[in-house]
Amino acid sequence: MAPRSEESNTQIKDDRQKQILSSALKVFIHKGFAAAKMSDIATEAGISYGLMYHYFQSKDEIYAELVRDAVDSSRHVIEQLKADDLEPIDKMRALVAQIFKSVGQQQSAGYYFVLMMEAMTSGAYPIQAIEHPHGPGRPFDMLVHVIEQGQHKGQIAQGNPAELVQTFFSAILGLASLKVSGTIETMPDPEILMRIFQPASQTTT
Amino acid sequence: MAPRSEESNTQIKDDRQKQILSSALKVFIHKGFAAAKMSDIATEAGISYGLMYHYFQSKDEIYAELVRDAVDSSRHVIEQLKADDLEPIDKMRALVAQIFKSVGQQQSAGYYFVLMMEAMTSGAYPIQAIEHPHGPGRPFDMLVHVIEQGQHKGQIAQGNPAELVQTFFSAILGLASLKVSGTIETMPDPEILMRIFQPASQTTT
DNA sequence: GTCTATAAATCGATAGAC
DNA sequence: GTCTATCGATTTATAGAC
Repeated sequence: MAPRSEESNTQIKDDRQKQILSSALKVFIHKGFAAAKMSDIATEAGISYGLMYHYFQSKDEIYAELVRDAVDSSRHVIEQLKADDLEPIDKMRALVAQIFKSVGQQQSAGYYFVLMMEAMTSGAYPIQAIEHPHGPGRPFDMLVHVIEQGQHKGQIAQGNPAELVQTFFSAILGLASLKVSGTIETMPDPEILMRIFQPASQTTT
Repeated sequence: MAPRSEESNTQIKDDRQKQILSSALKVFIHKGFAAAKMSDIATEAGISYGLMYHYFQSKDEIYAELVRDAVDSSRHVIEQLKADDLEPIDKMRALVAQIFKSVGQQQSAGYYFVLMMEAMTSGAYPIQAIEHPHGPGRPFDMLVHVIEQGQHKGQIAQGNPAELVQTFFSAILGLASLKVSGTIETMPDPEILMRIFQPASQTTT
């Protein structure tokens, strides 16, 4: 039998895993963890039911893997942002633009965002293995720092920075959910969201 | 046997139904429809498993009933608001205050809000029987009208009113979810959210 | 009306052929 | 590596005693 040297078995295996993860992400986002059936994921991926278990041990494992990827992705985006040479307020603006774009175009980064927030807020999910949303390297806290810098420079409204980030994230999460579910067709003008950072008076007196 | 005339059977039945619905609301909000077990609801209500089916035919029926109540409640709140003698921007302010309060105090009105939005955005729920989020008497569209009035009076920023309502609702939904899940302990300053409506310049030139 | 016990259905996970 | 068929556990829903 001729061995297919062009595409090794490990390569096939890697591709399948990514394919399954990608399909699972969509299904989890649309139905939630509990309602998502393994058969749904298999159908979405275009493979048989049993093959799922050749690549993953359980539904929980797939979910955990996705949440881990989502947290990593979010952290990466924000670290990139912190390194960029931009004013704090423009970093937030860039973040909104990036998220809105990926959500609007139905890219995985957009799904990741929804998944991560859902994993945080739902009590029904198995996230034992996942690091929790507090500590030094967490996306949430990293943004608080950017907000504080913006406040210090007078670009961002005063007040509890954590509350600002909460409101900011909440709005994005809600909008992303509406978009993913098809309730809205397009994401709104990002500047609407940016107004939550707006200081009381535009002119610096 | 002495009949208990003071509390008729229909009264008992009505109380039990409300008790079950109230418990189901909490469980659905915390776990989602699919993950919520009938046994969870029964335990929360302090009754036996089997008794659930004496008052409701199925889990779907309970959920549908709750979503119907939630939509009615929301519509009622907004209708009340429209009737109030307030400036449009203050109507929105009053709405935020009311929702934040009920969510913060874990009242059913707060849960209703989360449930209604979740029912809209999740593809995994049985809402065939439920009227959908478009049409004349829908909470969403009723708010668009208030926004338009505020824009006409210069109290609210220009732009697509529907987008404003979407962003507004999204933020509230996200915040309510965070609160209900225990991720945040208190709701943020409502004025952060109100800045979404803020026109570009405060002074009317 | 309320409960316990049981049936029926669903779904995650496994076994084994190709 | 991939599939189909089956097991086993969980959960919805029903039956029947009190």
